[in-house]
Amino acid sequence: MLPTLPSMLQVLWFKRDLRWTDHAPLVRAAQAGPLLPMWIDEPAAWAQRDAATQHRAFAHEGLGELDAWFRSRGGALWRVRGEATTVLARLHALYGSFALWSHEETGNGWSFDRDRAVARWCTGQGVVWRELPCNGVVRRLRDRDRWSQLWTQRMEPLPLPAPGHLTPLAPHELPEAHHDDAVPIHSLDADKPLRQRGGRGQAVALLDSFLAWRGHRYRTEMSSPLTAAEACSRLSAHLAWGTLSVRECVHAVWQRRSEWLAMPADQRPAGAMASLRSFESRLHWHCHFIQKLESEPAIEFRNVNRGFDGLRNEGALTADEQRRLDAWCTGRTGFPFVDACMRGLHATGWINFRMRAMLMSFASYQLWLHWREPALFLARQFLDYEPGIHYPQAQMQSGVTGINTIRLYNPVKQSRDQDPEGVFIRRWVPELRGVTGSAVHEPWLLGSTHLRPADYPDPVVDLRSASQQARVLIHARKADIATRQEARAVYDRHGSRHPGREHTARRSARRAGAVSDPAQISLLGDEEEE
DNA sequence: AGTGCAGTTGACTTT
DNA sequence: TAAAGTCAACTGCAC
Repeated sequence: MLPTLPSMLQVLWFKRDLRWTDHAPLVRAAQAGPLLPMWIDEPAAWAQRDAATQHRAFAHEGLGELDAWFRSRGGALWRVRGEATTVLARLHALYGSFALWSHEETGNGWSFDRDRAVARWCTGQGVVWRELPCNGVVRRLRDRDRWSQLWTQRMEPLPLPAPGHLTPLAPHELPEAHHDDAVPIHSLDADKPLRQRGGRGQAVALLDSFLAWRGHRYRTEMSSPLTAAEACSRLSAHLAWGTLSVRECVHAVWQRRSEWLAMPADQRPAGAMASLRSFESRLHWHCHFIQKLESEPAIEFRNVNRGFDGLRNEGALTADEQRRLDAWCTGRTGFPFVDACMRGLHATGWINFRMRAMLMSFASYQLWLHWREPALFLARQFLDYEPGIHYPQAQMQSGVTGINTIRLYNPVKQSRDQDPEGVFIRRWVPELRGVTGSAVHEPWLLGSTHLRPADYPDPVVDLRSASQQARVLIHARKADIATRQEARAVYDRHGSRHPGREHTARRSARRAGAVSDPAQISLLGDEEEE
């Protein structure tokens, strides 16, 4: 380890943490010496299958405000296009050795590899790279039992204020950025005009309005897409890009709670306290899920529970699977509520949690598709795509974790429950605007009468038989795994005690998802209520 | 007034 | 963050 000299250049690498408050690397780097704040626009990152134009556009709005903040302090954010180690090598050639600062990032497989390449480069050049925690996620976590405690410990300290003093390089002292602009960004998709805007200002305004009034009925209004768009915090994309930190949210919630507790109970808006509690628990889960991917990056690519391997086709899609996937992706499954949710998502980049679960469940069960392709499609549609939440959720909603109960949604029941009048359906599925009454939930019931819109597709699958078939198959596999697990447990109790062999048996049992200890079930389980 | 009965509700189990 | 089935208790009502 090299000592950090007071005069050494401090390179601050902004990743998905586009803010200047509660930013430990910024504070530490600013204390240590002259600062070069940097954003690397990496073409390879945007070429990944989970990346979308809307993500980059949202990030750039945040970067604009970040740049303005540095400019108000005499500096500027250095934005450069290129490959990370190439960019760092250029800085090294220009400035000599430097210190590198960033937050820890729980990203996708690509960013994980990129970070390892950067770490290797740093080691080779004698550059010290300090990565600091950015939320409740614990790197190299050994003992999951204590995680909840660690989360609280991370959240308790007050959010860090922006550094009072910093000496950023002046804009004219920054390296030319245009050299690497030769590397183009290829994108096939379009930005979404109706998506949320990025930037710290937006994030703070959303947090304020959510706690001031929008979120009072969060608890009861989060389930329906009609009410959720306003009653939910809408902070997820900002948390994903770090224009707001989880800790800032948690402290704002605690602050709000203490204000309400100081008030007579009958003066508090109905449901507001329950909503606040519910929201706080979600901030907890936010990190809880990201922790899963941090601890097991392979969750992005394969079943957490290998016992479910081969249940659905993992190879090239058959023609019929492709037809079902296309219908789902384009919002033309013939199930009005599914299609309305998908089309609304296309347009806005957001849909409430329950409807996300329904969309994923529909693809996985009724359409019997492996989760990987649908998950990648949704990753591009969700403005708030966060790998650490996305893949564990996709797997849970597909029933391949083995530790969660199967949640097989009935899209017609959801439609009747969450959109009884068909308002949301008619908003996003114009073909059905002329359909009156409850037929809007099941237009196929209109038969071939003139009341049935000709331009709306027939259902891609028969709901009853597809659901039934999925239910049988998933439970058969669960039972099969349980049987093999039981056999494994018997073997562990009564089988050979030959040293080494038992160890192997336990390891493979764990790989198959064997969970025989009830304490472990509650530890790993995610029966997240409320 | 008590009885029989169809329909409803809620707790619980199964898939 | 499920849905469907089972069963017993309950309800309203006719007689």
